[in-house]
Amino acid sequence: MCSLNIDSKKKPRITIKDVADASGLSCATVSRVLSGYEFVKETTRKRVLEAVEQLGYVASLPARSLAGGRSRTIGLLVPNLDVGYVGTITQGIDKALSSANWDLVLYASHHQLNKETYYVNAIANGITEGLLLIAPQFPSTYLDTLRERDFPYVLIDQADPTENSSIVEATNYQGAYEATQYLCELGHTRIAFIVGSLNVWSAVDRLRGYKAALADCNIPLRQDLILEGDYQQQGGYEAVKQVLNTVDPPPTAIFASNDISAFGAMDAAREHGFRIPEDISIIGFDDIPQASLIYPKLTTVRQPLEQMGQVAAQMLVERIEERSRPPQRVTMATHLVIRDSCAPRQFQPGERKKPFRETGGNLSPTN
Amino acid sequence: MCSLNIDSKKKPRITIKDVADASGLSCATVSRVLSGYEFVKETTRKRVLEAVEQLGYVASLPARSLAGGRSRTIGLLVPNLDVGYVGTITQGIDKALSSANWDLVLYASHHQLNKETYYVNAIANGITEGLLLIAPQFPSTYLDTLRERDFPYVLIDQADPTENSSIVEATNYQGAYEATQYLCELGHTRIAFIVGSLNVWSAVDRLRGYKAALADCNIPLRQDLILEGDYQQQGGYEAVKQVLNTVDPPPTAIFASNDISAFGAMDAAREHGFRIPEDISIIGFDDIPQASLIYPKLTTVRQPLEQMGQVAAQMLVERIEERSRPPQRVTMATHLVIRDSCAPRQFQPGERKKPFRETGGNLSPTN
DNA sequence: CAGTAAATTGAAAGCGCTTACAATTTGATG
DNA sequence: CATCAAATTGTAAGCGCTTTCAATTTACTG
Repeated sequence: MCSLNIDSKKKPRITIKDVADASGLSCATVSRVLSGYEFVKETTRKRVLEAVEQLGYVASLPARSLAGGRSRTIGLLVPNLDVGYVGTITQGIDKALSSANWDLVLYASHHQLNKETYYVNAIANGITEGLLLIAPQFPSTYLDTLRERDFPYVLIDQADPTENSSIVEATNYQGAYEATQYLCELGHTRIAFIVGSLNVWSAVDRLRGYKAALADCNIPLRQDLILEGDYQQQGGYEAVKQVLNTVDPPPTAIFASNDISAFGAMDAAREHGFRIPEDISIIGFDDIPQASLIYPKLTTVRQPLEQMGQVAAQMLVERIEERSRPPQRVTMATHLVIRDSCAPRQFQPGERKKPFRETGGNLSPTN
Repeated sequence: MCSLNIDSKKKPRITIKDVADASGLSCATVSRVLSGYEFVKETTRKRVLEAVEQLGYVASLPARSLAGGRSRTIGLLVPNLDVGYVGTITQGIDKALSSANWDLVLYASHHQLNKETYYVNAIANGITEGLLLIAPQFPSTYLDTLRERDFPYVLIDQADPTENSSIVEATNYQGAYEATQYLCELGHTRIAFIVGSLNVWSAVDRLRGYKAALADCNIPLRQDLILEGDYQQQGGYEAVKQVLNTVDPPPTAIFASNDISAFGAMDAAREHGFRIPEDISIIGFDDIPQASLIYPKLTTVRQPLEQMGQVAAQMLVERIEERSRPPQRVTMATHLVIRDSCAPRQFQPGERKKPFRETGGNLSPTN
């Protein structure tokens, strides 16, 4: 408590009182200026803004939030940190919020239930005014509480059986149907499917689309070609590694529940000596930016991720501004994007599987 | 204001007063129980905890923060949402904070100066007690302010010329030196280097290490083999695409400033018809989890990302608990991890690409 | 000029919590 | 029992801001 802390000369906090003193007005008026209240004289407003700038005043968000003011901050709960799916949605969210002068703060659950539940509570009791949830895995544990609290939220890429939530989603079933149908049209009959995390509704819908397309193409459903996945690259890699090592003859095409799993599938196929797309065709889902960067460019079902983020953010902000808004459900169209990772099934008897140990795996004489 | 909002029956907030009433104690005592103050009777403590559980009380973080209490929340500013580098560091941070009962909240600057500066301010004026910054690009614009405010922070993978910051970093120079040296030992003399974002200190250090190793291996430095990059996959892809299209003979090895750029380099090389590692060797930096998933597995300089996150988080928490702590600098060792993406340089006359258009005059018979 | 309505601003309460200091209780000792 | 020290708890102020309601100012009309 003596003058031992010579270096920690903490600059006293500039408060709204300092601004009021410097501008010769009351705290109430300063507050009104800063919140954009309409009945303030222009000369008064200028005096306040000058004082704010001179003093470098920054409002205390906890104080403002506690006093009933606006933090203009939205919480976003994400399952992981992923520059493709989550990152693209987040950029859409960020864009919509920025243009409306809102801040975005992220919480990462790392796919853990206790984290997901805990953070939803922390968000609802912090300074944020609403919550966006990207593909939450355990929403039933807290959606009722959020509604009781009348805390605004929007689900992205997840369903709510109670029909009481605002949701932004894509046509997962239709997208998966079209992708599978495309592989059928290419002549593939052994089409493996990497499942996503089945507690996310999109994974369930995609599996159903896959099954429906097989049925409509008169291809029998094979349980050993439905590969357990978790939307992650390593999960996709291991699933495909296993099916290529155990199923004989192996699948000639793979439809993965998302692009990240498809990347893992590509790695496993290459490691197994398969060329893409000559020996095995691969389709992903999402069309994250990386899908068109890799070689060969991935055929995938485009989900308008950025727009989904934008729409969700707009829905949430509208919900915050107008609490009587009923829950909405917006379903955005997917679209099969055909690139380079698919080819017609090869019907030669020597199906080039083993003796072609091409470590790079990409050079064909036609290059 | 009438009873039009039949559906918005918002449940009144449970406050600390409700808990105090239910347990027959004062608010101060309830607060003391919840903050773990030692001089509380065990019977009193139990009464409070029972009331908390029965009522489902959750503290208001803004109120607690404003009153001088602990939010036990750390802000993390990240340049983007990246499951490899940022995600791995974040997992280390999360692990260290979780075990110490702290929360983590992320802000993504998306590499924009105004976002980075703005969010640092928002964090410092919100409910967080400290700030971690992963590879911030523009720290000079706000570090002085943070110090004036005595707001605790730690830099990860970035330098501060004033030497007044706590920093966690890796031996970037040494790591880059070793990677480049390894390529020299494999016989490569045309080694391209993809630069990182040069406003991040690690990028500068890695470039210096590359240059030093070339000099020590008596390989002349070539400006046209130093490729402009930005630590991003697309940047790496485009840089390599260009160098393969313009430099003749092309480089036989590429050292990228990070794994993500290396992935982009691999894609461009494949697109150009090159096999990895037969035609072109590639080294990354970071050893993010994906580096050992892809095919072929990437040789890379391991940066102990998770441990860096852990150490940074611990340093920050210690700094918050003990404000007199002087700034610390922790430098963690990198380590060259040799996997499958490198091979000795091929010396055959038909080097598999072109008809060997020797125009540049780099290959001397003494090579 | 007086009266009125609208515009503008200030005073004060309070948001939910923490903590300093005072008051009370408890336990030990002679 | 009285005294004392430590343990335990309560009271009240206050953190920084917002907002309601009252007070003041301004502008217009007859």
